[in-house]
Amino acid sequence: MFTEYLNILNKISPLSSESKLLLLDYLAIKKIKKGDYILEHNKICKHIYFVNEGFVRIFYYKNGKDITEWFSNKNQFFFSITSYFDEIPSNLIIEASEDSEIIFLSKKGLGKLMKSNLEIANLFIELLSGSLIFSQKRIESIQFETAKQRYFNLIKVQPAILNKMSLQHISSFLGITQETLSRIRSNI
Amino acid sequence: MFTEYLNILNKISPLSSESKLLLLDYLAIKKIKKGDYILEHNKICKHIYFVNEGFVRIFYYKNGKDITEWFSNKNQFFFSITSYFDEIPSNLIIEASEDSEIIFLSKKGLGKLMKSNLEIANLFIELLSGSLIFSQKRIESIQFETAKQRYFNLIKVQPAILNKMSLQHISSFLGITQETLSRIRSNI
DNA sequence: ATACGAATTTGACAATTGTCAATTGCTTTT
DNA sequence: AAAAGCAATTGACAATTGTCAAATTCGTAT
Repeated sequence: MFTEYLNILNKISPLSSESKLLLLDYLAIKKIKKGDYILEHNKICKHIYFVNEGFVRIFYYKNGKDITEWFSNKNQFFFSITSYFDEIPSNLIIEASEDSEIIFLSKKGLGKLMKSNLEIANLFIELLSGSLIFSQKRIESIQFETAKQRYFNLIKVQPAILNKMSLQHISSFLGITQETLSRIRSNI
Repeated sequence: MFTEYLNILNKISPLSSESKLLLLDYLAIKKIKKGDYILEHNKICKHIYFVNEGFVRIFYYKNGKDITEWFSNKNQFFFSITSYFDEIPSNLIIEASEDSEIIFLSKKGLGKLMKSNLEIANLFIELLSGSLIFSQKRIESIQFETAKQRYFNLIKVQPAILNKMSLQHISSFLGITQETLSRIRSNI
């Protein structure tokens, strides 16, 4: 059930069968229906999530408006960074944009294992450095690129997103209004 | 010479004397004169830096303009995330804004030690998660707050910065022109 | 103290993007 | 097929911020 997942972890940082066995205790898999939440508003994020199947949208409310922060495809990890580490209520909401299957890796378990198991500590280091690079590239993209450039980059890198997300979600993700995005589109 | 630094590391994640001894081999301390660079443009970032004394500015050039990305005070860590992990030329430049004393922790050494030493692996996890939280808060600050709010927050949290950084550096850090910042200031 | 240069402020105008409202287009339901 | 409802587009106008130029202030060296 978790073999494929453990193989993916193993590729990120090598794990012995013993380490894999230890991790198994702290894994869970859940089917989430389209529109249902994986992480609700103001709940504390106690897992690192993984999209085994489906598509997930991460968003927040700003002045009552739904702003898309990010989305995750099959085989991607995601979690609410500030809620997870600081153990504070999450201002991010995570929902399944389509029927999905999500693997939950518990913070408690991971925290315990990494104190005693070198392989798992190094796995966590790889996961964290991956997130950190990702986070940094996000900042650079916001700072270096205009909304127009980011839109063209999005349709180049993840064209599938265009069919899965509405104009409103794409524009809020890009940090512009839907009218402006509509005008960018018509000016091609 | 490095005892204070090692104590700070120890507070972040506990280290035995043996682990401290191992780390010592990979530490260096350098005095950097005001205006000199700690990391030059297009060089690969091979260290995690620490401000033992002084004040450091991190910036990049965009369309020929000097944009301040961040600054680090005494007892803060800093490095170029994408250059460090991906081992690519850094688009960030790091300079000493005043005469400074910087501690260099080598990537090579840290990478080697964390593969065999659980305490050092856990120290690195703490450093990374700290950076990740920081990076994430930066994104949230850019997304949730206006330039005006970020300015007021800056003078509240780090009032010393105002004396150390010019209007140009502060405004580029906030993502606005210096004229706009000047007008924000005069409207108080 | 004075003069010089750099940093900051101010003004006038232009460009970009947002807001609000109306319209069009598409999909679903009866 | 018609109607209803939602998403996307378009238009007119307002607000914000940027650009360029000039004026002023500030700090430093002579």
